Amino acid sequence: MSRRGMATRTRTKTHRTERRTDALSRERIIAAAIELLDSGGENALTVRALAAHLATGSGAIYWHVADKGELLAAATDAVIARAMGGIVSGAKPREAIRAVARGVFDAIDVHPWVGAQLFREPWRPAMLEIIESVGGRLQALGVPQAAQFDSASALVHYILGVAGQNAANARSHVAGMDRSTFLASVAAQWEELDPAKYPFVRQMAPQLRDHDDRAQFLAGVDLILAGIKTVR
Amino acid sequence: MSRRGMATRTRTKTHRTERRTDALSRERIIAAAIELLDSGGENALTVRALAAHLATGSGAIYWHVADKGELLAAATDAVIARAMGGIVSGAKPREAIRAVARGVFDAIDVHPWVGAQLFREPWRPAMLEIIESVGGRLQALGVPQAAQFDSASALVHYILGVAGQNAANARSHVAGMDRSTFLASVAAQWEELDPAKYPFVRQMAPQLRDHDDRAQFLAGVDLILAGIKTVR
DNA sequence: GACATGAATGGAACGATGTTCCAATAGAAT
DNA sequence: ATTCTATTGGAACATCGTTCCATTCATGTC
Repeated sequence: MSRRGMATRTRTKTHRTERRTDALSRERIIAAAIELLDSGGENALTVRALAAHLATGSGAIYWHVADKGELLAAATDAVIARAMGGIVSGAKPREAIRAVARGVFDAIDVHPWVGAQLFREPWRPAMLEIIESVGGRLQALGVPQAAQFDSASALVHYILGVAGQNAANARSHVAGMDRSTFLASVAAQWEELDPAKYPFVRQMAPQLRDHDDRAQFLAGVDLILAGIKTVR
Repeated sequence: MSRRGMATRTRTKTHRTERRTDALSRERIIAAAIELLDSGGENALTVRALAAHLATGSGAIYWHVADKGELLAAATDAVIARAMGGIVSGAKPREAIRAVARGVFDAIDVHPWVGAQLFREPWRPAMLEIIESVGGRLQALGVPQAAQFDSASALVHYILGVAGQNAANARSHVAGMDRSTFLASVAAQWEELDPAKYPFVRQMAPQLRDHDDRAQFLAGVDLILAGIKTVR
């Protein structure tokens, strides 16, 4: 736990949020962490780099934040909350669910490290936000009580799986390649597989080469929604 | 790359596979790594612990293996290949797909670190095995060409998502709690959420507390298969 | 059997990381 | 002005993955 977390939060009447303009704060630290993660990928976030970016020392950071894990979790929660907040909820439930899925996908597209973190620590505010956004609309869709839990679970786990895939792809991109050359190289590997052992994968190679991640992701959501409709 | 990988593999005529009974080998190293991972979780696999377990030094290990990443990937491939090999392929396609999914689930249940690794590095032999096993059966199911890629993608990403969830849960278990007390604590948190903001999650809390992971996983597979059937 | 050669070994050493510790400072309260 | 506490910055520690290298082992050659 951060030392600040243990200290009393109560202040005397003259409570001012900022002591000076350049004061360190949990919020500034999280914002700086997001900057580092966005620009340099997952292992660009080191305590030393963070301290340098904020012109301070590691000790000061650990006063506001318990450890690196909490920092990553907080950064992820912030990104997901922002993404979920932007969803317009007026539409029909089916469209709303697609909008939520699209929102998560796009957020992870911009911040790939979020995908890895969602995966590493589910059972966190960020995931709660997603479950609620999806599940609430399932109820509105008229999915019977008994099927709601499994249906929401299927959708959320699917979203989680795609999240992981995207994060992994982004790691490959950091290593130099851009998306299309990377996919082309994987497709090339697929095409050189033994036709006797991997007939299906070989057939999929050309489609892998020039498919649209986002469209395929949404196609999967539609597939699951179609499945859910059958038990309705 | 491991130094051994660079050295010539060719031997003179009298090629003996083993120089002495206690000789180190890539296979023995991978087996030892699996042991460490199974008994102590993901961060029990350190090069030092591995060296101690094998009664050797780190340098000897790096002669056979390029780096820790390759070691983890190889260990994962070994576990998944074993799991996929055990699938009886005689049954009807639908049952076969369920069997494959069940196989992956059970393998990750026994070796939770596999879930994390599958997630960290898709596009690897282990994932190929899964894609082929699932996709091949989709063709046998009669899914039209145009829908095969998206259908396989949906199933595999769903499996991947559950894999991640299981790995995350296992990490919590290493931290002391067993499954039921862990789920109970999460459910308790869910029940204390603001009913105005999280009505759905709150309602799901009791079902979370005593649901069966494996059954829910298979329910999700059935849901997706039902969705796939609608486009057939 | 002695020698030469290259494969294989084991452990010391390096650089980077997360975290802790603590002397020094800044701000608020009296 | 003084005291007290919150906060800071950076040195120090433990641990990790990896590299380096002197040494040992097994084998083919004479």
